[in-house]
Amino acid sequence: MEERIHKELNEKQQIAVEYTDGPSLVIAGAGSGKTRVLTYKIAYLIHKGIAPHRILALTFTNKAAEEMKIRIDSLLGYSVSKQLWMGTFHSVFCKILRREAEAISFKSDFTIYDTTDSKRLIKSLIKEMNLNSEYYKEKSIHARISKAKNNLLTPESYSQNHHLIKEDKECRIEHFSEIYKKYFQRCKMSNVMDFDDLLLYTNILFKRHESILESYKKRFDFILVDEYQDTNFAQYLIIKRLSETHRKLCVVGDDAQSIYSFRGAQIKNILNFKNDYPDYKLYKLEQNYRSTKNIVEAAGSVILKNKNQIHKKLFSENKRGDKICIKNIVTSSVEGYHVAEIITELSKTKKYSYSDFAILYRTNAQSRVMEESLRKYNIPYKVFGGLSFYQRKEIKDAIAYLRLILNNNDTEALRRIINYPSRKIGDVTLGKIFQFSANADVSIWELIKKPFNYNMGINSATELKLRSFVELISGFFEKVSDTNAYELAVEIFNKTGFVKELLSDKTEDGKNRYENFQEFLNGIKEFCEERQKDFPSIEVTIADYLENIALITDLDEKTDGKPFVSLMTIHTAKGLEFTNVFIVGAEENLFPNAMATFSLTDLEEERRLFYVAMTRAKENLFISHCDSRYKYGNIEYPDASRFIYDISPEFVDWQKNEVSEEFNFEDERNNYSKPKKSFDKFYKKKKDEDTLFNPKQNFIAVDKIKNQMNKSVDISKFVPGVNVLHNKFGKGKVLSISDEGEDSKAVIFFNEEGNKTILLKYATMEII
DNA sequence: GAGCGCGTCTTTTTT
DNA sequence: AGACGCGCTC
Repeated sequence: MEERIHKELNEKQQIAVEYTDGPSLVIAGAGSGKTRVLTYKIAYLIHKGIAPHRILALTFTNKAAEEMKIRIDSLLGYSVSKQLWMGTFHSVFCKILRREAEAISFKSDFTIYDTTDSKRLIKSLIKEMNLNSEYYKEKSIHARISKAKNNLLTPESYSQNHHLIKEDKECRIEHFSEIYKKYFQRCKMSNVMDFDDLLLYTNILFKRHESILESYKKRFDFILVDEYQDTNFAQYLIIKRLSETHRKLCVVGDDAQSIYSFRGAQIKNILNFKNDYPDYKLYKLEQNYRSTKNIVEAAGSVILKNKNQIHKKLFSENKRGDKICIKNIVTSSVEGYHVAEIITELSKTKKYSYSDFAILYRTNAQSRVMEESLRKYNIPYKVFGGLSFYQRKEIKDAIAYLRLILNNNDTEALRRIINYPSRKIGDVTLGKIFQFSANADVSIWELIKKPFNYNMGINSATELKLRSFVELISGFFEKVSDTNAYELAVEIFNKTGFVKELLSDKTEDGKNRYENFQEFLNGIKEFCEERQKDFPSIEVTIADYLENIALITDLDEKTDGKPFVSLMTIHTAKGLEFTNVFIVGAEENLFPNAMATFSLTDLEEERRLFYVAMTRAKENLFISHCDSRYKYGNIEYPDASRFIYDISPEFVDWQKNEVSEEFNFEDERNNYSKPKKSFDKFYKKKKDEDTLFNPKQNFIAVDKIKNQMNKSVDISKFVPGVNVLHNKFGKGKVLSISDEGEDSKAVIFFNEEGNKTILLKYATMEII
């Protein structure tokens, strides 16, 4: 093994791999062999005599975990790799929570709410509590709950935090704390956890049960963490606790690739590593093996514009390579054709396979245009992420059956399918039951099991329907723990009328749904067969299956051998590499996203995202931006992204748009190469009230609400004569106002742009 | 209680 | 543009 390490790793990588005596931080630049170091380190640890099942390796995404598994397989063989405790934070701690469920008064067969389920529950709580839905939006409430959990604030500690309570009042969501409390109780009552609970309860478990923490501290001899810059407070604390005795910990990350702060990731975890582990060893991997010199240096010139970063110099010893091609295109639909043309061209002339290409975009919505043109050019492609397979209605419904059978208190699952297919149990009846359950603190399942025991105002015919539904579901209870998941699933979907219902829809969409369902069944079958191989003597149950899929976001690549072009968001592309990469839609307000242009912090994250996008490319990088793009039904004329002007010009080949020859690109470039005048002012507005554990970090939800409130206040203040500062057009003076309320428009004279008519409700401007 | 049609609202990224 | 929700009608 040592020989292999010396042969296959560079010097810096070797040193990082071979230090196993204490805590270490590996700052690994893009393409510098981060996964390689991690996998070899695991191999090395095992070689040094540590048992594989005593190594804990945590990743951020399923894909990363999968990738590591494959590499370790090839290094050490499956018999070794399968013993490792390796997976995403969520999956590993889910496993632990199931074992220890009792200690936090859960049952080990708890089911997991995805975001949709959570929001549904929140929505019904808002309704139940009779709160004004104008201020209480399930989306922002959910975001706020999530953030509280990620910062380890239980409803109790939240309600005692005066600052947060005050903040809620200011945002007119003074009942937030109550919603949170109820949400928390309901989840517990339903024996369900949401994504954030998996981390929160792990912390609660470790905090309240010394002996359990002790046992897990002893269980793991070495802990490795991938993408450390993406960890949130909850994750950080878990790692800290588990490693506090032996301190055998190796975290790997790159602050330049931190792109998940929106969900609570804190770069400061990586920056503060030295505080927690003063005797740590720091290793920097700065040689990029992935990309050409040109790409590495160009990306470096972009990230240099960020103020907040750990300094490092990424370099490449690969060939210089071609310049980055930046193209200006007329419309967003033409953009797709350009990409398709280049792919066709290059795969012919340079013999690239389709799998050598990736199209990366900022938002999932952009995939549609790309797909259209790829189809027209007969280019095989695959869209990653987006509406995941498991989020489709038919699949969620199917899963809901399984969930309900496993955990009959899973209220959101019940809500989904109690009347699908139709059992003549409608909203009226359900409303009564849910109301009663909330008031009397009796579980839904209990209520529908014995409706006649409770005075809910439900007539006897309906009671019968409820009870027959309960009987239908209960019929599977006894089989569920010892019947093969696939066999039982087939039985369930037949007996409940689910299959029949799907088949009765003869429309194209309906057929599609049925096919998806069949694919879902195949998935279960495959899962059973796979699992059976590992544990031949144990029956694979529905519980096993659900546990597996609850935390999986997209369907595993169906590699039927045929190469395809990959389409995905940049977030999804993190950690991947492609020979040829297209970054499409490099436009202001799209990339950087409109939501992120108000603060320096957000903007720098967008820039890091751009950096991540660029560094996915091995040989060729194409960036395009359009003069016009449809956005929510309206045509817009975006400026080119400021990020393309962050790239040092010597690395770029600017291509004119051949469709509009007269377009003077240089002029455009001069216009936008400097930040907007009003820009500085805007990011200074960045909120820095302190919240929770992290004073610098704020609640997205609150910001949003505050923004909205500022806006609505402002509208009335726009009267002729006032001076304004517009996000885009700079300084100006209001000349006149027409229409009222929502439609209120202002004619404004801008110093730079002349007269403009602006719909106030959309205007991003303030009075000065 | 279900189906249809209109209106609204969204518009970031994901475990 | 498109999904989704709400409310109206049968």
